Amino acid sequence: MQELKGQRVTNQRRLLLDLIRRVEGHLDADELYRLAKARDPHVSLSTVYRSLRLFKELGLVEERHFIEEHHHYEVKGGIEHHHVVCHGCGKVMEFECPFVERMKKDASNKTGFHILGVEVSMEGYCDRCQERIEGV
Amino acid sequence: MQELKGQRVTNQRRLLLDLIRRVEGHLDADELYRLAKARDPHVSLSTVYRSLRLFKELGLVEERHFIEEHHHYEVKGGIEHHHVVCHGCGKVMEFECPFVERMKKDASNKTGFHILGVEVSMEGYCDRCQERIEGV
DNA sequence: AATGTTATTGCAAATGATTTTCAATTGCAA
DNA sequence: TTGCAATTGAAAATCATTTGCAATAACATT
Ligand SMILES: [Mn+2]
Ligand SMILES: [Mn+2]
Ligand SMILES: [Zn+2]
Ligand SMILES: [Zn+2]
Repeated sequence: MQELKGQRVTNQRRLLLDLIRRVEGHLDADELYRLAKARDPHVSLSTVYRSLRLFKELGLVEERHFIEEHHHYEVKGGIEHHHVVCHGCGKVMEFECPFVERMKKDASNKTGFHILGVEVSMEGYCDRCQERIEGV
Repeated sequence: MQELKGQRVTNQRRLLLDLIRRVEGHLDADELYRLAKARDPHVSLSTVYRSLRLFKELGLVEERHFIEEHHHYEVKGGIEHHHVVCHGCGKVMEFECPFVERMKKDASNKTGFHILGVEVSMEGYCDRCQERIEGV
């Protein structure tokens, strides 16, 4: 965990980053808190939030805003991808989007912005919920 | 305001919807509350929230989730568009995105989802902030 | 126009997510 | 070791939004 440069490498940070890296999916603060507490019963929710913010600032994790109010987190560094969320069951699926570069250029031309990040979020119904509702 | 069908057409609803329609931009609940109170001092913040939810359910307004925690609202019905937000000054610009249809199909094929909505959000620096920071 | 039924309102209190405060603890450089 | 700043846990604070409830207003029906 040499990525923590300047900051101290503490037990709770090591544990939390480790969990985020091992657990695949999109954890929220509370899920991470519960997982961490299972291994070290005295981690606190404040520390979870503080660590998530730190990891985000250091570029180690990405914060996702799905439909729910609270945030979800996942490791950063893999292939850039985007998300679809199911309105029926909440399922989240990832996909790669071959249009982002073109979109970026296009939007940059149109707005004059220097664009750093693009996020594509879609919503709809997953295969299972489609047939359950029979044709939405 | 015949769009309110079944529900009652009240003074505060008329006023609020009117304001959202007149004021261009992306209002948040508090801004709308202040504007409304200027015209009718006894509208309440609860009613603003309740009305926003109603308008959203009726498809009269769209809720936007920019960088800040709280939501912003704008009239629905014009041309579908997307947003860039400036990290320097918070400025929001709109643009039309010619790729959404293709993206939708592509993501639908890849995930099996029946996709209803696509939202593209970008972040970066506006022209003004670019030169202020001289090359980010 | 007067009435009765209900949806809607304002206010205050409740909620949920996240942040902050502060005293005690811990990592780590010297 | 020692010293000290960074970090922690616990509780309180904050921020956005929602809810409970009694009073009020909309509007269909006399
Ligand atoms: Mn993901
Ligand atoms: Mn807009
Ligand atoms: Zn589903
Ligand atoms: Zn700017």
